[in-house]
Amino acid sequence: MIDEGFQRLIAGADSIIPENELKKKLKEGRPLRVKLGIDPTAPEIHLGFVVVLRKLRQFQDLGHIAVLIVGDFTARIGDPSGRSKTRPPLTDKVIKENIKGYAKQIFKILDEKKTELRYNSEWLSKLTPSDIVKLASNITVARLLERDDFEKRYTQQHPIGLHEFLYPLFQAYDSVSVRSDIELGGTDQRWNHLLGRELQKSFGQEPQVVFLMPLLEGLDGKRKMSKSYNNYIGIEEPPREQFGKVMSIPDELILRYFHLCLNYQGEELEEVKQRLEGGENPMKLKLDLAEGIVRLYYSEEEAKKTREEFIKVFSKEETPEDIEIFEVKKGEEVWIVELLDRAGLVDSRGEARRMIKQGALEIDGEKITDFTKNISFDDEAIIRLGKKRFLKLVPR
RNA sequence: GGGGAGGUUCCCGAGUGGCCAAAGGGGACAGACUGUAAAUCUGUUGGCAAAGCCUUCGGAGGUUCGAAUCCUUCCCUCCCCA
Repeated sequence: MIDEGFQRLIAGADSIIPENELKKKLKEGRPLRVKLGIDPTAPEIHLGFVVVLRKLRQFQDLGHIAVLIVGDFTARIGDPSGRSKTRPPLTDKVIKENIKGYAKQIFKILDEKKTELRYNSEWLSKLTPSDIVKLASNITVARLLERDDFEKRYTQQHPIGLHEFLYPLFQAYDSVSVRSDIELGGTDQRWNHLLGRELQKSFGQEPQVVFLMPLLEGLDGKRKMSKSYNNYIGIEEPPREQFGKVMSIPDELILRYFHLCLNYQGEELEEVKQRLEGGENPMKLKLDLAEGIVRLYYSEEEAKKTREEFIKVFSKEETPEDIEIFEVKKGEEVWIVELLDRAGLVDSRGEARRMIKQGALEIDGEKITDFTKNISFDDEAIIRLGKKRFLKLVPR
């Protein structure tokens, strides 16, 4: 392993514990088993998770094996990491459904041939009570309570289920079961992964190297990107959505997104930085960023098209091209609130009223603020509700 | 096992008989300003063809003209003692 390659491999990592062990393992020249736990709680992969997946792919390209562990058993517990409350456990059925869509998305990034897909129920459900007791003796309550998340909950007198204490233990046992050489994950997994090392040692195995990638902040710019915070950009979302979401990230995140989502390094990244510091409108950079991201998950053409359309719709306030169509009866009088509701633009009629009152509704560019109004249509019309919601009415 | 404190709307949290669809904050949404950024200001934030009606304060009963608020019972959480 030459040094340059090593640098590339560790690029972007938040921490590698310990780095010299990683070097040593790489020198052995054998395919390493790189473990990544996936949590089947959300059926959608987002850019934050992709950061880790892409690193894993890098390992694969060097001939190593990705060991993906579906936490079907542990999902019944719910990972307490970073949580302030107990996670609702998932049912088997939901887990299975989630995994199906998951695999499809994952192999857009990973090399399926160099991937070993395992379910941790395979070994965890075989543990006997005495096995579990033995496992549990490897960790003390004091150490568990050292964890930020548990500590916080404990001092704030929030409940912690005993099963939640078991979670990190089981995850660590996964490492033992698959004999992992390296465990990859986000920085919030540090504690869990380190426990994996200890457990492997006590099972007489060579401990895994803990390889942590930074957590990508979500659209709110504060919390990590996560389905449950609803601040994510999904890799399967339509281009327009992806583009729009990228445009709405806080400016402070621009560099980070270039780095973590588009893999900009060194000079490339420096150039973006220069542009920002040189007083260029950050919006321009975000346009490039958004285009880059759409290009990555769709195509060059799609990305260009989406960019042009974005500028057209939001900068020049023109109507987007292919908007969803809703059919109405020609000439029939409809109460405007009912129309919005039937068209599915709002969650309730109350919401429709509110938005109309607040001036969020435009029909063919004309603002409508009277929510008692009835209207009828003889020709096609464009409805715009708020900034993002569009609908084309087609009278039949 | 004993003693104490709690469970309120998306979240936190006030509310101890009518003025409560429930203060305040957060979040979210909308409007102004902009660059679908931030900051700021304004408004909205259970449902309904709405000055009215219906559903909501852990669950089920009850008292009352009237209950988030009182009583009974059940479930859940936290703390202290054993």
